[in-house]
Amino acid sequence: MGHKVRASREKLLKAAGELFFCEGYRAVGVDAVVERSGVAKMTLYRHFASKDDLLVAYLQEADRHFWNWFAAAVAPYAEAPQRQLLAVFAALARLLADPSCYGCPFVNAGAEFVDGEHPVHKAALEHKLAVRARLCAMAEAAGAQAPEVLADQLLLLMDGGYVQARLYGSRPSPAQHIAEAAAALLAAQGVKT
Amino acid sequence: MGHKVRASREKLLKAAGELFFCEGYRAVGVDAVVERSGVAKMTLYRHFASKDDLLVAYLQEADRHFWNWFAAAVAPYAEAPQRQLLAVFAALARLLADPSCYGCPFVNAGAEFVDGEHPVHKAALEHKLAVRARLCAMAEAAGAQAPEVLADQLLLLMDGGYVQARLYGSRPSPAQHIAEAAAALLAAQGVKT
DNA sequence: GTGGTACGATACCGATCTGTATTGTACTTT
DNA sequence: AAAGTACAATACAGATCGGTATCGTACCAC
Repeated sequence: MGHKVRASREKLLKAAGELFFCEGYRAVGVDAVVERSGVAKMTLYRHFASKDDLLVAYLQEADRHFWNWFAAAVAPYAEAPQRQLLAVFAALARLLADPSCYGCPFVNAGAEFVDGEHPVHKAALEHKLAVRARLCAMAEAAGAQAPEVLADQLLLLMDGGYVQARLYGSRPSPAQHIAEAAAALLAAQGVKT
Repeated sequence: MGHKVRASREKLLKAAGELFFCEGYRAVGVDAVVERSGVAKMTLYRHFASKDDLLVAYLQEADRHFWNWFAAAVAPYAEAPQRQLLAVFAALARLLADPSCYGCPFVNAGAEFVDGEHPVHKAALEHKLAVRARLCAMAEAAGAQAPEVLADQLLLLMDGGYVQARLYGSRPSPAQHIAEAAAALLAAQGVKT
């Protein structure tokens, strides 16, 4: 055992990711995930205790995916935090310009699961707190006058971009100007670019 | 007739607003709306053809409410568009600091209804387009170098603030720094404040 | 007062939801 | 070769969903 069990699990997570991200969490039933994944329904419940469990597992995967993307965006500018911050928002602008962009799994999760005690809400909040902390550390390294303030402001831009991308579909959204906005906020915080 | 019929309708819209806004659109069933409104279920369907119809009607009401709020925010600074823009984001910061803030009905609607042909999605997009147009007109009147760019950037801040407010519940969210961010974006666009 | 109507109450319909029970089979480990 | 297991397939349970049908009643205009 140990390799076959992963195959079903990953097929389920793949299908869950596509469906939940594109169509919404509550809008997609477990039957749809089962059908798309090609596994049996009982197999889903052997790997995940409930639909909520599957949602949390998907968000954990999305979290890993996000940080991989983030690392790739900042990699070319090691030791130059101000450039790294700009690079994140340049990459984000490219991401959001893709017509097949469905926003941010965590923003969407926050919209659908309002109860702060719900595990899906908690997962979304934790992710955003981690992003906030990371941006804050980069802002501090870049010499921002108030790193926490700058990090918060950048986070507003980021989440606003995700929202707009999901709303606008294929037409050009306000997110196309997100990189210049980030640069302006950096400049206002005394960060030389 | 004409006054009693409105009473039921408005009770329904009030209950719908509270429930849909606080708990989500798909998470709240028509039975919950009926129970909270205190009217009979058939009365709901005599006023609204379907749940989607009720959702759209609620969003129309939320749209009116938004523009009333907007007008009140900018009213003290007529003929001073740059001050009006700042005032909108100052009012927004107050709104988002309220622990009982559940974000933006239209942002939430965009997250839950992804299909661009769905009437709820359309209503959300139309609202955001109207806000964008209004911000653009104000940015132009304020003398921004690129009014459309500034409007888009401000819209990103605004929607990001709504998202964060819904995620953070009662603890201080990144949205507390939204007003300074708006001021920085205005300054970067050559708008004197 | 009489007819029309907006409403409350309740029971109901078919569909869909999450989650389970059952049975048979292919593969893996020892 | 035997035992254990991860799986497919299917049927099903119980709840909830959006929406309807029915009947009784209070109120309204004429």
